[in-house]
This record gives sequence, structure tokens and C-alpha cells, in this order.
Amino acid sequence: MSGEEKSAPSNFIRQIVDQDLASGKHSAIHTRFPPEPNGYLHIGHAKSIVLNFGIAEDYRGLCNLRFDDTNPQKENVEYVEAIQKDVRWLGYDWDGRLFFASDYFEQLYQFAVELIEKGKAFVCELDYERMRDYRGTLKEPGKNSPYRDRPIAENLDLFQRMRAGEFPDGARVLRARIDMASPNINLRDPVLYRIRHGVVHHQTGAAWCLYPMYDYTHPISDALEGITHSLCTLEFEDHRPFYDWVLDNISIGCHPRQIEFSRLNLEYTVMSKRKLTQLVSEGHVEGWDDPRMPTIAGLRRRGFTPAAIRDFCHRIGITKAENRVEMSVLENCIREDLDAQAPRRMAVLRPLKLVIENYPEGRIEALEVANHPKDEAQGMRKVTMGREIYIDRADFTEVAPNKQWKRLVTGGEVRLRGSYVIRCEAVVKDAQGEIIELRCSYDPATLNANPEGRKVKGVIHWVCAATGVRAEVRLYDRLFTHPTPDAVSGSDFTYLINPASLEVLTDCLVEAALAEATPETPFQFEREGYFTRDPKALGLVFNRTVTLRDSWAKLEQQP
RNA sequence: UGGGGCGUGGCCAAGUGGUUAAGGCACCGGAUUUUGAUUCCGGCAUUCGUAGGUUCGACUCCUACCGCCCCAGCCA
Repeated sequence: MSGEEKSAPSNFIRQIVDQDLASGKHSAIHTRFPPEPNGYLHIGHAKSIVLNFGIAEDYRGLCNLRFDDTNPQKENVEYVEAIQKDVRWLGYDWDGRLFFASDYFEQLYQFAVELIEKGKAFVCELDYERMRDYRGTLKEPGKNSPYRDRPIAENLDLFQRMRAGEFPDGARVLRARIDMASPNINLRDPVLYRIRHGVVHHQTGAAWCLYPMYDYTHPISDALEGITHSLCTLEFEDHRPFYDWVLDNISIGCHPRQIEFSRLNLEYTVMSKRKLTQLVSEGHVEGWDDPRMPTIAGLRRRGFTPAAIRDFCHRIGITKAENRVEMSVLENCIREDLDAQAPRRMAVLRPLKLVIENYPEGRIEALEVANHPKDEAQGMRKVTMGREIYIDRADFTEVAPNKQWKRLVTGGEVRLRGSYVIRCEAVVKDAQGEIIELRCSYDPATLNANPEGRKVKGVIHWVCAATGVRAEVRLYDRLFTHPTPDAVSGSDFTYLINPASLEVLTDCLVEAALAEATPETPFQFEREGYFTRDPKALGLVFNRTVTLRDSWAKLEQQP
């Protein structure tokens, strides 16, 4: 791999952990990663995973994986399984501490009974509309529900009958009894339980028709698991008073501290689960693991490594500031990792036939070429050379466009990577005037040696016609044409999808050594970028993970 | 004057009263190079949203103002 993994930089949450350890508030740290199984994990989740599991790792603490499965209407097992797979792939292990909020349904119910007994919760019969009206607005206080002062015994009876299934969906709800005039809307008697008949929960089946709300479930789940630091994103900051209220009003001997940090936003992609789901369901992409998706599964299929993703999560930091990270940061992470480890190979994406006229007919040479320019341990491989080879169309032009051009040109010389120096003697065109073949000569004295009396600047890659293998190559570009597609409200953001986000090249020619490539093994196709074999396609198909940095492309833009 | 947050270079982000205001990405030079890659050197905020104030000294403390984000699901 790419050597030692850099340690995670500190951040304000780690500083709080340091203080809690130093003050003796805690002697051990326990975090948790709590996804809702209603979609695949994305790079934003990776930020949270690396934070939570990373802290546990560095402080020799524990991190649980817990599914926040309180809304059976949106959740399913496919996601439960995919999420576990992705967390493992990222390099983390919950050591058997896999939990579901639904594991706690009975306890949650009993705590609700306790709240009722203490006069801290009541059964409300207001319908959706009226409940909204009673809630007030951001600037005006709400009004007490007419059911708010129901006798405890009646609440107890009603709540038990809600569980027993005596009421239809929406007819009754259990609410906390806090303060309808609170300036914090989350404290205006929030709903604790709602009724949902006829849905089969992926974990509890049909055992319940009563489901707890996230705000009520989360603090209790955390406390039950002995979590010390409950890390979540900024939008839950307003909910923290309620998180604390729940734990302060039930008999539970643990009170985790909730700390909020900002979500990750990445340029040219979307991160909201709703939008990602829409991309999949409407067929804008091939699926959750489409290599253009910012999902863990997509990045994996694209050829990203867990180490690069972890590195990225470290580089972007943890703060409370809104942010929108540039793609180049992610790209730099994967390039850095792959440059160090990926064996080099040659692949011609847009083939142009080239015949070396003074090269003996029928002769095939096996040349030894280094697998890596700096890592000798990667050894050498055999690459065959013959009279007919293919080079990339972009590496030849009849007349050099400028003095900086260092590829092949009519009458000019260029080095074939790991092979000889050749000179273009003539160009063959078809009836339409399109170049279909190059006639060249080679200098036999230039194998592993520089030519005498002249210097050849350019080096291009090539593939032997006799042994090269056909392959399909998929080139990916950013999924959106706009840096902040998330800023577009509603569901019409799809018009910002980049029509050129996927380019499929079906006539590529790759060196023979690539025929047995396996998925998730990275290769650098010299002068092109990093590629890995697609795990789903039937034939020999490669996905481009990322291009090489290309300072020539920048020069070309200029006059 | 509803409540809760945030504002350090193009993008992230250190900094927690005494420093020349870290680092990464990006960008701009230049060297090396059988990948226009990598690597290597060098450059890149007299200034920390703005304006005042406290202090011998402020990005760090105080005040006011400005800007941006979140909250009125029986979603999470």
C-alpha cells in the first residue's frame, strides 16, 4: 500500500474528548455511527464514520454501529446490508456491537409510560392540520392542546390501547408535555409516538403498530448503549434541548453529550439522500453503485480506495462552518494513493495503426518494462513489440501546433515507452481524408539507450497489434454541470446533470497483462490516468477512477 | 429584539491575549524526468465579515452592525 496512514488531525470534538478524559468525566470513550437504513451511504457519511470510528480507535474506545430504524415506511434490509458492507470496506469494525433502535422498542415504550406517570407526556387527538395550527409559528407561541391535561390514568389507558391497535393511523399520538410557548419549536410538546398499521418492519415484523420518533429514540438508544459522545450534524443543534430533556426526565443512568458538526458538501454533486434516491429511481444513473455517484459503493466501483477516502475525511476537517469542498481535494487524495501503489500498464484508448517498415516482418520481441517507476519491488513485466502497433490518435498530428508539442508529427521522432525511438515517414489516409495508418521507421540502437547526436523529448504509450487485447473503457466526469446542484430546490435539479458524465470507448486496446485484471486492483494506464476493472460488466471493461494531472491541457487552452 | 448556529487567502482549515497568521487543495514560476505524471525547489493573507472599545499588546476579550445557514414532519 502507500505506506503509513497519516493520523487524524485534531478538531474541536477531539478537544472536548481530551478535556473529558483529563477532567475524569469519562475514563473511556464510546461513540456510535447511527445511519437510517433508507439509502446507501455516501461520502458525507464517510466523514461521520471516520470521525466516530476514528475517535474510538485513537482513544482506545468503542464505536457501535446502530441502525436508526424508527420509520419502517422508508427503510429496508437491502440498505441494512449495504451499509454494513460499506462501513467494513472503509476499514472499520464494530466488533459485534451491531444494534438497531428497534431492539429498544420495548424499553422505549416503558420509558414513555414513565413519562406519562410523571405527567410529562400525554395522548393527543389533534389531527395533522390542527396540530400544526396549535404549534404556532416561528415568531408566535403555540397553544396548548385541549388534551394536554388529561388525567394520568386516562393517558396510560389510551397509550396501552394505541399499542394494542385500537386506533387507526393518525388518530392518536403520544406527545411530550413541555412548553407550547417555547421559542424553540422542538420543545412545543413534540410527538413521541405515532401509529402505523400495516407496515412490516424489517426487524420487528408486525409486532408493533406504534413507532417512536427519532428525537425520542435517539437519546435513549445512546444512553442504553453507554455512549459518551453523540456526534451528529448541525441541523440537530436545535434538538439538543429535547435530547437532554428526555434523559433528564426518565430513570436512566447515562447522559451522553450531543455535539454537532457541519455536513460535507462537495462541488458538482449532490449529497441529500432524497436527491440520490431520485437519481437512482428515475434512472439517471445505473444504480446506487454507479461510478459517478458520491456513494461509497459508487466510489468503490469507480476505483477509489478506502485509504484515500479516509485521507480525504481527515483533510477536510471537522468544524461547525458551512462548507463546499472542491473536487480537486478528493482527486488529489486518490491520485496520491494510487500513484504510490498502482502498477503501470499501457492502454490505447483511441487506436491508430502504426507500421514500422524497417522492423522485420513476423518478428515479435518481448521487452522488459518496469511495473513502477519508483517502486522497484514491483518488478518488471514483459511487453511484446512487433512490426504493427497502435498508438493513441491524440499522440499524432501532421503538423506540430506549436513549439511545445512533443508527440509524434510527420517526419518527427518520438520514443515508444519502454521500447525504441521511431520516426514517422508517411501518413496513410482513406478516401475521406481521415488518417488511418502511420508508416514509420525505428532506430534499433535506441532500446534502453538514448539516440546519438539528437535528443527525443516525447514519449508515448502504445500496444502491440499482435498481442494487444480489446477492451471497453468508461470515462467518467463530474455528474453535474453546476458546482452547487443542491442549491436548486425541488426535484428539477436533474436538468443540471452533465450529459458527458459518462463516455464509453469500445475499441480500446490494452496490453496483454491486463486481460486478467480483477476488480478493485488499480492500474495506472500510462499518460491517461488510473483505472480499475468494472466488477459488474461481463467483458473486459475498465472504469477510469481519475485522470492524471494534466498541465499540458492547461497549456493547450492558451494561445 | 422568535430561537439556534456560522463568518481566517479561490476552496477546506489551524490558531483558545504576546508568532514572521500552521498545513492541505488550487494557482504561478523553475529544476529533474523514457509517463506533458511523480519528485524537487521557490512564490502565493502587513491581515483574520465590518466598525468601535478594553489592553503595553487582540484572529483570540467586550459592544454594535452586516452577511450566510438551520428550525413551524405524526421524516431522520
